[in-house]
Amino acid sequence: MPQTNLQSIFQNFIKSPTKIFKDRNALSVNFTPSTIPHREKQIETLATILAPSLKGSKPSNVFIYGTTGTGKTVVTKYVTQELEKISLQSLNPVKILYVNCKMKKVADTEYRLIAELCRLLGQEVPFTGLPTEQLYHLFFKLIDARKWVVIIVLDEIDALVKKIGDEFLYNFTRINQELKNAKVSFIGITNDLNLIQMLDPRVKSSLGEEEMLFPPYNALELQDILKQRAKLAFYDGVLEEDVIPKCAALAAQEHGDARKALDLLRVAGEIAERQNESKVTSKHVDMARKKLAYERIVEAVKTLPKHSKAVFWAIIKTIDEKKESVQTGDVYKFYEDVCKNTGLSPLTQRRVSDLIAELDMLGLINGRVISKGRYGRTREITLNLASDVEKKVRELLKTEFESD
DNA sequence: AGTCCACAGGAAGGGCAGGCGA
DNA sequence: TCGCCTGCCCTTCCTGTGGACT
Repeated sequence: MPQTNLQSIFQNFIKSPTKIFKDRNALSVNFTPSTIPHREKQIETLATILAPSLKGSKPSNVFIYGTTGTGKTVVTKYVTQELEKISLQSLNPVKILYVNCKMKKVADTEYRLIAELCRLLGQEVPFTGLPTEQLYHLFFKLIDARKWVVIIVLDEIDALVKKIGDEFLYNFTRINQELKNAKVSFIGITNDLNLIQMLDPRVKSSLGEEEMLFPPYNALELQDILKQRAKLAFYDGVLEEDVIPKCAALAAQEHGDARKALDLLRVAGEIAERQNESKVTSKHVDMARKKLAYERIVEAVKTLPKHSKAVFWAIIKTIDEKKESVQTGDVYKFYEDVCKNTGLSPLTQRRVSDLIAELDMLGLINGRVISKGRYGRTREITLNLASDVEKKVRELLKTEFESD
């Protein structure tokens, strides 16, 4: 009986004496804590670099490096927010413009980036239609409308540079020559340590006036971070002793990623809550780890464009047939069949080759370019899915491509 | 030593949708 | 309405290439 089921679910929830979360928000990515453990040095350095803005002069541009989850964003947000606050009391206003360049449809092209910056300055701009040059003029005008220091934070700038090249950065470097009143500085944040080698030397020297490196956290440091957040997020005594060390250890294995550690802790808590248990145990952490991996992949597959799904399905079926690794040509043949059966008009092999490379980037498959001598050079493709995930993915794709 | 396979992957450009001002 | 601009997806054409085979 579904009705009684529902009732019992709700009643159990109300009756349940267990309370796990005090403030779930404290474990979220967007939460900016009041103190940031093990980043005191970086905070101080960044603050020292940016401080001249409070006297109305232009601070040096900064490049911040570090792998994901090493606190780059959180430190930058923290320091710039404080700076902006303090500047309200001084005679020299400071404006912070924060943009995440990886955000799809917001700042993943030059046009969209400038448009987003204009929007942050309070001017709505059409999504498309204007010439980019005109947009630059508008942007310059908005910035120059006041006598102030504007600090533009470009987070995940590597994503944008890889996509559209570094020419826009060159345009940015010359911005101060166009301005009469305002002064502009840049903070570039990147996950890619090699980014600077990819840049035009002119851009390199002017944007990289200061460089900061954020090293990965070790397990002990991650524990401190988790403890601090757990205090805010959970009720006292809810976490079993080994939960935080376990989350920290797992995340430390993955390049000291604090974001991952926080995710693990949050999901472990949610699982315990759902199971109506009064304590979060290491068992829940294990479940959380599986759940996160599972969700990431299944979500990635679900949101794949139609043709990418067809290619992925073709890869799976071709591997089934061959019982080994397969190459691009085999997959393409099968892909054409899939298209024929579903009424899709097939893309060219060139395009499919790119789609396969994208699936590789998403971690759904392993693609390795190998040479088979006489028999050509190709990409050797194998699947890269845990068994439970693979089962679910097969189900999803089967209903889509083998409806009969 | 030279050939040649089966692609990888770069470059350029076409076509489209969304949006602008005139 | 038109001409123009944009990003995006895709095709066409092309050059490059590691190593088994001759």
